[in-house]
Amino acid sequence: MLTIGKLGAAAGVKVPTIRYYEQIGLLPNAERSIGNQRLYSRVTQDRLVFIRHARELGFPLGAIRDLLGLSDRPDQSCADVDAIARAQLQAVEGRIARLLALKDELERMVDHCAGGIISDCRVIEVLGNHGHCAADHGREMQDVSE
Amino acid sequence: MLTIGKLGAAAGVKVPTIRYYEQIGLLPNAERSIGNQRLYSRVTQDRLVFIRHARELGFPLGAIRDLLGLSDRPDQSCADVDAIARAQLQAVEGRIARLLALKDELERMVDHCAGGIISDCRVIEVLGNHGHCAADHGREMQDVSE
DNA sequence: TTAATGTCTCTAGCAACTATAGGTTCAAGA
DNA sequence: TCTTGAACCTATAGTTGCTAGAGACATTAA
Repeated sequence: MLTIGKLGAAAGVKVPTIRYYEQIGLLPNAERSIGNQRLYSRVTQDRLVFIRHARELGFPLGAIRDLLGLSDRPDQSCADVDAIARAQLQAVEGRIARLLALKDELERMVDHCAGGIISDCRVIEVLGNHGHCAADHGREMQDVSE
Repeated sequence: MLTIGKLGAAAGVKVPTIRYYEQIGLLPNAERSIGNQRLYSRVTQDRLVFIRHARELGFPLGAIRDLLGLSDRPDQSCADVDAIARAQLQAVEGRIARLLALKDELERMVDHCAGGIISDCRVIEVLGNHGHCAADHGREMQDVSE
């Protein structure tokens, strides 16, 4: 059995994060030592590595919760698993597309800066006037998170 | 003078967001009508459009605050403005690179799913075992936000 | 005049943690 | 055995950039 610190080191997850995962039910309530410290088995370590890895791939915790639930039913079809992964792939592709548009706009802004004074600054001007933009990145304030 | 609703419609920003910007000092405290409703001038409208536009380009509010401060000193060098814009460009480029790596990993996962049952599921297996991954996306839990 | 819409303040909630405070337990060295 | 220092405990609040809700007041159109 591992203490929370050892588990964190082994799984590559910070200690407060482990407690947070327990709090929101992503990890089961840990067993406790006589002195009330959390103790973890190898099973929980595997689960935590799974979570970390999914987080690294950008899956939100809700999706990870679903994936963990599905992985506990090994005899079922993996269609649901597949759907979650595909949704995540789509989300990532969408964010990439949007960020590429932002990058273009930012590059154009920065490239046009002549290094003068602010009243002539292209960056400030572009920010104040959407008409200068090539793409209409800004119809909605869309989320590009993650 | 515009009411908050008209200003929001004109600038493309939701009403609670405007009040939020005032609360955190990004917009000045608005003038009030006799009935205590906020009233806005064209100057504030321009400022709000500037903010919205910068947000669309992914600038964090702190950077926008700095940009607004700089734009109020039109005789100074635009080096600081340039630096903020370049930092934002770099941040966006970093996020794109990272998301492209995630996309590759997700594609590989999804492509290997044979559509069977969960115990054979490639997606679940990859998530549980980092050794399957091509890139080491996961040394640190780096932020990919925005 | 009345009804509908718009506005006001205040508080709480979202994701996914991170940080802090103040206290307890454990492991190792003297 | 004692002591020191690290690791652990709980609970709360903070982060970013908003969004949603409650309950009350203001304005406008019919």
